Amino acid sequence: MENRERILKCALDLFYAKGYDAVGIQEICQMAGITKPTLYHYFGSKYGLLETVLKNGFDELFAPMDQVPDPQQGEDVEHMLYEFLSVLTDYAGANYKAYLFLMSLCYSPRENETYRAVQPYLSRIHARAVQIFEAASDRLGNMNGRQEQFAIGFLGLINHYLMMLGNQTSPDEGVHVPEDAKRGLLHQFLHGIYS
Amino acid sequence: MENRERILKCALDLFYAKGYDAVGIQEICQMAGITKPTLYHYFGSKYGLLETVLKNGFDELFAPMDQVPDPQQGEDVEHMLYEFLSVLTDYAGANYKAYLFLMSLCYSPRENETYRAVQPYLSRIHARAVQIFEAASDRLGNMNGRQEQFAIGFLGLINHYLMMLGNQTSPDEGVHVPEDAKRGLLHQFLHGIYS
DNA sequence: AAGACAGTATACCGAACGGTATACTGTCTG
DNA sequence: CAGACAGTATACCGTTCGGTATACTGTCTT
Repeated sequence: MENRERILKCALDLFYAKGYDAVGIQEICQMAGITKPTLYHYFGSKYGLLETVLKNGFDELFAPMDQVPDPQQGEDVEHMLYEFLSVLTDYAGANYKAYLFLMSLCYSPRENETYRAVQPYLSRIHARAVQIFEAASDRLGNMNGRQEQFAIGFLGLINHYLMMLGNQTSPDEGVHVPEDAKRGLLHQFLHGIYS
Repeated sequence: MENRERILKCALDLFYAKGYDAVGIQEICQMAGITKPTLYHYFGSKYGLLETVLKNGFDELFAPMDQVPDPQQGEDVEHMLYEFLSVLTDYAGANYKAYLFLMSLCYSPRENETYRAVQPYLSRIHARAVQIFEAASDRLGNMNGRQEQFAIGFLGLINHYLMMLGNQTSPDEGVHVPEDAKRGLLHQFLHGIYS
């Protein structure tokens, strides 16, 4: 593996394991087996490295996410939500560390520079969820702002589940979310806890 | 306000706003208008300060939380869940920064020392939620491990909602969660999104 | 062969980090 | 009044931080 890619991989591993602020440039260089000028040659700054790590981890999520068709033309709402959930979980399974690193920053302090870097990705996922619920308002009743709460509940359930998976298995190899788990999550979200 | 209390307040404000790792001791001292030896006199280390901030913020939560009676003796499950939700939201409203600081660390890296400090509080809240669902298993059907997922979904919904509140209002004054908002959250959790 | 240029290392920068040795206050107790 | 002791400040410690000036490689183009 070339230096640039190795730096990115080590940076993600360390950011995921210890958090952005707690990781020093030196530490990343040591793990990657290179020296600081090499890192700065490629990424310019620690913040630039963070941006590239995120870009590297997430750009491929948005294409399939935006392809999930809006449930506007009388299509099945539940099917659309399943598609959306499936895109997220499949992607998170394949890029587990990047996804959990992003999610861990969901509630993190707004004034932290980490949040600034992560905010575009978070809001894009969130906005897509809101959009889907909005488009389904004819079948779910007038939303009146509830689409926000639905989006939050939906993403919250998914992200909580994904985090739980990490407690059981090592995140180094990819994580797989089986189909019946996806259906179970969707069912809980749609119909609550009374079976 | 005495120095000790002022240090604790400033530390919480800064940890909440920027994150533990991103805040320097110097910065806390400056905001509190004291010098480092004073801080170290009271708290011994930066980590000790963090522990005290958390202890200061959370010890009063557990007493009312544990008083919520288990829904074992045929009592109303929904009522018990409402009590639990109410204890959490009332407390979080009164200690908003501390609660959001804790929640922001829910998904944070396990190897980070911040997580070590926060973990006891997190798992105690989580365990209480699991306990409640377990005790209600005669009315919700055999749990078979679903109590874990219910607890996560329940706390996730509450915490997401609380975080949203912070985006709208300044967290400096306390936050109030009105009763109908509590009932709305519980309803969504119990019955899903089909009104 | 000559130059350009991306990539890499040695060695270094000032600043900030967490933490402390020492000494000076005040107040309270004997 | 004498001593103890919590509380506070000045000044400092070694280490690490993010970042860089400089020079040396290799490879590729002309």
